[in-house]
Amino acid sequence: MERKKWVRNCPLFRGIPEEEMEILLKRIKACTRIYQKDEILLNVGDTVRSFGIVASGELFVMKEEYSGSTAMVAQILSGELFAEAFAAGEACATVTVMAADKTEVLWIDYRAMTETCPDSPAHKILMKNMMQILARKNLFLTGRISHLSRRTLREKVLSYLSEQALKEGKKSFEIPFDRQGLADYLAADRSALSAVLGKLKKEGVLSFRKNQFELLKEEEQIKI
Amino acid sequence: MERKKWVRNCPLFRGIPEEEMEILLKRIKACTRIYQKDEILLNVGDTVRSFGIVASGELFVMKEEYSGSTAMVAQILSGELFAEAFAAGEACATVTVMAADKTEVLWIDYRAMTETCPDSPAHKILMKNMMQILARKNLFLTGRISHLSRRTLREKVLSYLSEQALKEGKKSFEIPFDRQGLADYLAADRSALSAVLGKLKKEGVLSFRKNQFELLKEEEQIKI
DNA sequence: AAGAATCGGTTGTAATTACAACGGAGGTAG
DNA sequence: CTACCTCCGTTGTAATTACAACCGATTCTT
Repeated sequence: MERKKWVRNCPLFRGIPEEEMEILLKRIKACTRIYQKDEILLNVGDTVRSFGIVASGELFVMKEEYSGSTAMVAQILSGELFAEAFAAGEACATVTVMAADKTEVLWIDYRAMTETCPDSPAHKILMKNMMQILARKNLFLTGRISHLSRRTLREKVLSYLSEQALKEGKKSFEIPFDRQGLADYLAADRSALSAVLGKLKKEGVLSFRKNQFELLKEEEQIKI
Repeated sequence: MERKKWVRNCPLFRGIPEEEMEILLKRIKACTRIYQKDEILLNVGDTVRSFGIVASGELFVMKEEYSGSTAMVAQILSGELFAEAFAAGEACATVTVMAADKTEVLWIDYRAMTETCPDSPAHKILMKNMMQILARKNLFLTGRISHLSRRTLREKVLSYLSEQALKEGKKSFEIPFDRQGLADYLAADRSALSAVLGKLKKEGVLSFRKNQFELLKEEEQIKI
């Protein structure tokens, strides 16, 4: 029962009693496989009939640009899902998934999960969890788009920071990015971001030290 | 049985036999309501326990910027869902939904749909359809982000057009936007977009007339 | 402690874009 | 036909940003 450790903090299985897990996993044709570092789990164009959950290790999700180069667009940590949107959307993969380390993956057959699985309370919870995961990813993506849609970097930054302040409920809050991470999230150059942050600080709109930010002028948020 | 008309092309009910609809709708506590033009269906901050489907008419989804102004971020047409991500994600509304015309809406109680509803083949199809809708929206949002993440407008445009060409499988294809719509989608100024398109045409990278585009130089897509 | 690496701010320059304003093409209504 | 409207390309200017390069501070390693 190595499983308990990571299953417990896997959002897909939240609320499902431990004793029902074994039979549930069998019914949805779950199977584990271990991948070595740099091994490819999924290729662009692949038909996706299963989605995966990282049990241990780490995955990279990479997108091949039409320039030929590949960019890392996400990393999947323990307990997180991947390829679930392709499986549920009945779409081919548009990304490549690669093992960042030696990684154990639990694969779940999507059709088995949605169609052939007999009814049970555990299964109902599973389906609801799956929808919640898809929905929350939706909300996250929509939020990011609302920032990316701003015309200037200054507006992107303020849009993001205002949302964070709102989410925290305080004017002082911590962000989960370093500068490069925030620049990537906002699709901007790191040094340009630094310049904008410095300007906002000099104007007295906000203050920050490392990842700790504070919005100072309420009116400035309004006057964009 | 006015219902048939729009239920038939509603993705949420696709594959469910007509004769099972009535009992299914009762089980998920579906109820219709008619809204007059400009009436508010959902406000920012509302707790969302139901999601809706437009039976007839049209809705506007609006986001209040922290500037105080409101921007239209989507319109919901007949057969389409709204607020499903908030309901499934168990989140409060971050947008306002307003009737653009006199609009009939079918509300579905999310908890009834996922928990209290007894099992049936129709219900299984419903759940799968719901997941497919959420997943496809996910893919759509991810695609848009991949365009918005480009640093220059030229790259955004080529990223978008390349994806469209790939999707169509041809180098000549039609896009579903007018210029202003494409500019909004790419979060850019319309005249700037026109300028970039003109430059690309002059360089021989692509040709276009109205919404009909053609990518000409394969290498140019690569050399970005 | 020395060296290496990472992170973040600064500078300068060239390129890009936002923005406002204008005008022409094409469609529509009167 | 004329007036009007929408859509789209063009122009000019000011502002913004990407990009490269550099440097100081901090952290980590050995």
